[in-house]
This record gives sequence, C-alpha cells and structure tokens, in this order.
Amino acid sequence: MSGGRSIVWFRRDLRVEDNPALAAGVRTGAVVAVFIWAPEEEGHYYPGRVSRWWLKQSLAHLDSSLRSLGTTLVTKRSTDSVSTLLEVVKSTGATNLFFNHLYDPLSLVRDHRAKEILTAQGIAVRSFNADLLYEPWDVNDDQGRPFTTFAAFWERFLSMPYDPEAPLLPPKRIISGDISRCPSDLLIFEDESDKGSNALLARAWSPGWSNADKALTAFINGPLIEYSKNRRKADSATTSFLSPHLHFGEVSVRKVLHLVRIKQVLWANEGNKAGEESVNLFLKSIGLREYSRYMSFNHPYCHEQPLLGHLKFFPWVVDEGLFKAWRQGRTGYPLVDAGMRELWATGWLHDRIRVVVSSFFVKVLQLPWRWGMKYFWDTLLDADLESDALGWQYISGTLPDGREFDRIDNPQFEGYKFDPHGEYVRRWLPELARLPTEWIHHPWNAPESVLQAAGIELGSNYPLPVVGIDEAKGRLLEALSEMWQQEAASRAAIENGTEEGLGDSSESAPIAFPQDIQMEENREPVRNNLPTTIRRYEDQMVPSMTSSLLRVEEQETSSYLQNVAEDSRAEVPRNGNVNQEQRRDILNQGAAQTTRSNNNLPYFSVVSGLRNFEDSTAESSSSSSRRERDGGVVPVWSPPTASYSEQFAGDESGIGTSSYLQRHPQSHQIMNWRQLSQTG
DNA sequence: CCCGATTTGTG
DNA sequence: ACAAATCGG
Repeated sequence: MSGGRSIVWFRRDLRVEDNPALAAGVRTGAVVAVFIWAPEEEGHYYPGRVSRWWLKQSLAHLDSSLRSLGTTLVTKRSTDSVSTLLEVVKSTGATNLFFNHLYDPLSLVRDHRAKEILTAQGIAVRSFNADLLYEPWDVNDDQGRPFTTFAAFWERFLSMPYDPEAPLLPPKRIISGDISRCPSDLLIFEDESDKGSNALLARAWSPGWSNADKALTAFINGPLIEYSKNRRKADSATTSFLSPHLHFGEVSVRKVLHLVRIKQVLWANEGNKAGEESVNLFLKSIGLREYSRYMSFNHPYCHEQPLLGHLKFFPWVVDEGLFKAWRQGRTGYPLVDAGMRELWATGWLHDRIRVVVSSFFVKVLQLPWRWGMKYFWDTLLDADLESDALGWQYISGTLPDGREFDRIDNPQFEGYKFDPHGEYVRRWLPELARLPTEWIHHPWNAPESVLQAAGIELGSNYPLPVVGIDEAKGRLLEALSEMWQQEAASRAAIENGTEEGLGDSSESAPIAFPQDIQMEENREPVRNNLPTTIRRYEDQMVPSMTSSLLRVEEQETSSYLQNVAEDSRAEVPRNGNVNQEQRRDILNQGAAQTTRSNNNLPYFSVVSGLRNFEDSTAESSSSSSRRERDGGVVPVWSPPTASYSEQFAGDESGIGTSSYLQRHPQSHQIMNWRQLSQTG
C-alpha cells in the first residue's frame, strides 16, 4: 500500500483491459473500484429498458473480473455522483481519484465539478482518454480550429503525425482498498415486468468486456473482410455488432484499431482490394463514432439543437398519431415498419435501416427529429447520445455535411435495394409473409386478387401508407415556403427595430416531447430505491444550461467562425504555437460583420486539471507536442451564469448560416438563400 | 479502347 | 446536386 489508495470511478469504461484509469490506480497502490448509478443526473436521457439490461450484465461481468484480480466493484445508488464520490473518499481513506473521459455535455459538467470539489478536498484527481483514438482537442485544422465536416476531420485524423496509443494489457492483480466501511448499494435496473422481455436479450447478446473482446476477434477474423460487400443488406449478420460493447466501453477503440490494422497490412500485401476497402469502410464507421464525440465536445447542445439554424422556422408536423404509427411499425411502408418492429422487439437495427426509418420520420412524416432521437434512446440496445445526435442531425440536414433537406428517400425503392427478396420484411411483418416479392415493398399497388391470396386487407390487417410520398413532397415544399416567409418576416421585424415581435422565441423554442410517447406495452421503469414521480416526458426537463439558449435572430448575422471558435467550443489549454490573440486575428479576418459587442466573454469556461495545467504550459513551445496518455487534461465547460445567457442567446452551439453558405454555396439550393439575404 | 451515357453513392 | 464508377456502343 505504499502509494496510497485510489478510487477508480468506472462509468462507460466497463473493462479491465486497456483501462488507463484502472492502470493508474493499480500503479499507485490499493484500488477501490466504484460504479455510481445516478440516472436522474441524465435528465431526460434516463436509459431505456434494454440499455439498463445491458448495463446490469456488464457490471456483473466487470465485478467478476475484478474479483478474480483481487478486489470487487463497489456499487452506489445516488442522485449526485459527486457527493457520492466524496462519501466513498471518506469511508475508504482514498487519496486519489482516477477516471476516464466522457464527452457528452452532462458528463463534461459533472466531471469538471467532481474534479474541482475533490481537488479542493485534497484529493489528487486525474482523468484519462479511454474512449477515443485522439482527444477532440487534438484534431484541428491548420489554423487550429475544429473541423465542421466529417470528411475534413477524417482526413486529418488519418494523417495525424502520431499514432493513437497502443492498448494496455489488463492488470495482473489488484490490491484491494479497504471497503469495509463502504458498503455497496443494490442497484435495480429492471422491474418484474421487464424480466420476460429481457430474458430474450440474453439469447442474442453477451455483455461484458471479455465477451466484447471475443466479438471483436470474431468480427475481425470473419465478416470484416466482406464488410464492404455486405454492408447494404438489411438482414445479414455482417455488421460488427460491437456498438453496445463500445457504448459501455467494454472494448477500447484503440484495441479495435490495433487489430484492424493488422488485417489491413496483411490484405494490402496480398493485394486484396475488397479487404482493404472493407477495412477503410469499417474504420470510417469507427471514425463517425469519434466524430460524434468531437461534435458533442465542440457543440455541446448538438443532442438537442440543430447545428445549422436554417430550419429554425420549419413548421414541423406535431402529430402524435403519426409518431405512434411510426413507433408501432404501422406506417404502411413495409421496410419502415419491419425496421420499427425489429427495433421494438430486439433493441437493434442495422445501420442502413436506422437511416431508412429516421429519414422517413423526418422527410415523409416531417416530425421533429428530437422525438425520433428520443425514441431511439429509449429503445436501442446501443443507445448513445453522441452517435444518435450525429445521426439524426445528419439525416435531418442540419449539419454542414448532412443530407440535403429536400431529398426524400422512398422506402419502396430502398426496399428493392436493401431487401431485394423481401426476406427482412417477411420476418418482421408476418401479416405480409405471403405477399409475393414483386409487391412486398409496395402492397398498395398490388392487385386485389394478389392481396386476397396473401390474406391481406389493406387498411385492416396492414395499413395503407399514412402519408403518400408525393403528398410528402408537396407538403415539404409548402412547408419550406412557409419557412421562408417566417424567416423573411422575422428578419424584417428585426431590421425595423421592432424586434421582439415576430418569430423570436416562440417559433424557435424546441418542440416539447409528447406526453404520450409510450407505447402501451412500454411500462415505466422502476425508479429504484427512490421515491420519485412517474417519469413522463413532460417531466424530463431540459438541462438547465440549455433552457435559456433558445436561438434567436442573432445567428443570422453573427458568423460561424466567431460563434464556434470563441463561444461555443469547450476549450482546453492549448499548447500550440498560436496564441489567443493571434487566433482571434485570424478568425476576425475571415469573419465579417458581427454586431455583437460582447463576443469576448467566454461562454464556456476553460478549465484544466491542476496537474496538467503545469504539463501543458511546460510544453507550450511546440505546436504539435503530444499529450501524455495519462496527462489528464479534462475538457470541461461550465453552464453560463444567468446574466450571460441573455446576451448569448444566439445559439452558441450552432453554426451561423451566413458563413455556412459561403462555404457550401451549392447545398440547399431549395432554400433560396440569395433571395433571403437580399431581403435584408 | 475510348468516350459519352447511365448508374451509384454520398457523413 | 454532384462526382465517381460503370456501362456500352
């Protein structure tokens, strides 16, 4: 026990292999491994049933691994992780706290708080990168600014001057800290009514880090080589199935990369083109996961606010009936419905089908994407805030490199592509099982005799399309022109100085979640040992730092560069050769008109871990100096104080449309930007 | 084998 | 909408 006692705070890093926080604890001496279950901290992102099931299994698995190494996992039920950490410190006499970084907005705030409070108590706190290949603040363009498109990000990512760290081996043994006065709480993740449904999950999935490791190996030695060939099949078992493992940190991306690269070299030497392409595609999907953290870090509101503001006035269809039809897989479009039934039944969907159902949701039904994202959150086994936010924003056309907003994908044709024989549809829609392949993706066109022979009565045992594709196209155009009018009116009001009136907050306020989001079968999860009110979506308030941030007009005139670089980005200490003054000059050159007078106020405060602050200043002479693996720079941003929030109500996390347009003049033609900007 | 037409893929 | 890949005369 020479070095003292360390708390290793497990979160979404439920593994003993390549876990730098755990390794640091072991190096220091005795270890108290702790997991804190504080779902109330997640706001309305309380984990869904299947996600909780996975977590439960994964924790049990981790505990058993820790036991075989010499200690045990302490579990705590809490509503406030930081005060629980303090209790654990007191009851174990620990002097160090180690944990691994997370990048979702709530974690950034919470972890910063943990670091401040524990440090003030004399605890040495250090944090590590365990979730990403490169930390978000290490991947920047030549001017030191974060990228705003995936392609540019990925290009830089692949040509970083140094490799990601090699994965660490698991510790050989762990000296257990004294936990005799730190009893575990029993964590309850499922109620009685969940058990039946959850029992099925165990047949398909094996949570836990060593199972994750097996899944990784099996994928890399098996389906990986065919990944590019098979990726378009809705049905096939050719995906890696790693996403839930990755979400909970049961396997490290560093190890994934490490193993994939071995194959990459091998296949490159063999001249195996398909293999090389497969590797590149698979790595790209790993890259999108990295990018989702990157986006979340740089734009902390991107899970609830569009990154681009150009759809601010879009009249979304607020129709809970349509929403329900989508959830229940009763839209009348077989491929969509099959996907939604699979999601409900299994908590899983092939990536292709996620795109199909979400694109249908946004473009055909024109429902607000956050509803869809929330439903994914509640039902997906691999629900992941950052990845899902990126995905939905991509589909919704609110990213600089997202899909065009006016592009409507037709599920019928997607059906031909992804499920050419209709097998997928037949599996999940038994009512269509007898329909010939010719009609399987558009039963509404089938002759009456065919339908009869198949036992289908449209509108009765299988619905007619809830919205026709042509109808959807028409409505989309109408909605867009309505949006332009609103936008122009709002702009005019602003410029007349009559401001306030039209359009400010009312239209741009996020559309609340419907109260009745639950399907009938979807019962409330047990709220553990705590007396809490029943969770309804209306209760699930927006985290406090967001509520004051409704976007207003300002983003039209404030430039993207200033918004992003100065305000919204969660900054970390920079050890680059470009100092803040220079940066500002560079930024101001590109950015024209800002009307803001207060743009020097940091929106998010910059904080670093104590220890690292010294490290990074010491290194500050070299621009690309590499951070230590356990350097523990903690990216954090803090909620604005109330007095700032008024001034900064201009969608700090968004990308101003004007400069976006300059960079991407070809996109979104239908938006008719020129016309808009001339009105002003 | 070249070049225009057509299809495919697009984060 | 556009570029890249593929097709076919």
